[in-house]
Amino acid sequence: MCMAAAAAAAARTVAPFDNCCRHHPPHADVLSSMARPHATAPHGGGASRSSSATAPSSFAAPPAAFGEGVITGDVLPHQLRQQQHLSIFDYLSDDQVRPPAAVPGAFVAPSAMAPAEPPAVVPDAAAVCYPHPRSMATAMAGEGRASITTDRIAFRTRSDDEILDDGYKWRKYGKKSVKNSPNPRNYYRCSTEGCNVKKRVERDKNDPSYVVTTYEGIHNHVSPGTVYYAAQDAASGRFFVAGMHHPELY
DNA sequence: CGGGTTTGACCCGCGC
DNA sequence: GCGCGGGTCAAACCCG
Repeated sequence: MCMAAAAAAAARTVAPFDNCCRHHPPHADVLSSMARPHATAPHGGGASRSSSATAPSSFAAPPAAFGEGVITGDVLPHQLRQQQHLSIFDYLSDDQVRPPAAVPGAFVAPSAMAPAEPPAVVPDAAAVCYPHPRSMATAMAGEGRASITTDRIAFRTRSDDEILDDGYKWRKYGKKSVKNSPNPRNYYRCSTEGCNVKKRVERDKNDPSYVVTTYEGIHNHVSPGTVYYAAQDAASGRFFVAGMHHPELY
C-alpha cells in the first residue's frame, strides 16, 4: 500500500479508537488479516455495537477500530484511554509489527478504496488463519499460488463477554456447535439494511478466556454509534471535521 | 408490535 | 454415493 493510502487508512482508523474509549478493550490479538485486493463492492465501517442487549459489551475495538493493524500486545483499558488520540501506527510501533493489508471491518469510502497489498503474515505464534473456504479452494487450485485473500479477518480478545461492542449493530442468526470444540459458535449479521458483513464469535477452544471473532466482509456504512464532530482551528478559526466520537463521551 | 434471539431443519461442500 | 461438518434459514418465541 502506498503511503498516501496508508495515511488515509490511518486517518480513518483513528476515529474508532476515539469512539471506543469509553469501553474497556481487552487484550486483543489479530489472528489473521486477509483482504481481497479488489473488493466487489465499496464497503466501509468503523466500529460496531452488538445487538445482543443481553450482553453489554466491554470491548469496542475489533479490526474495524484497529484499522490496519496487527495487534499482538496487551492494550489495557487505561492505556487505550491515554492513547486515544494516537493513530493506529502508534500502537503498531509499540508492537514492532507492520500493518497488514486493508482490514475488512473498517469503513472505507468508495473513493478511498485502494488496491491492497498481499496480506501480511502475522508473526505471532498464536496467529491462526481463517481463510474463506472458497478462497482457500481457489488458492489451492490456482497453480500452486499460496496467496489467499478474502475480506475476512479473525482476531481474539481476552474477555469475559463474547459480544464485542465494535460500534455496529449485529443480529444473531445462528448458533452451531463446532467439532473438536466444547464451545458453540455464534453467527451474527450486520443489522444495517444492505450491509452483508457477518461475524462469527466463539471461545478459543484452547483458552476459554479468549474470544475468537471472525469478521467477513466490509461495512458499507458508518458505525451507528459514530458521529463526526467538528473542531475549530485555532489559527484560522475555520471548522473542520476532526474525527469521530460518541456523543456520550462529552 | 417490531426487532432480536433461539433452535431445529436444511443446504452444500468436501473427504472417503 | 454417502456421511460429516459448517453455514444459513426460518418459524417460534421473547422482550421492551
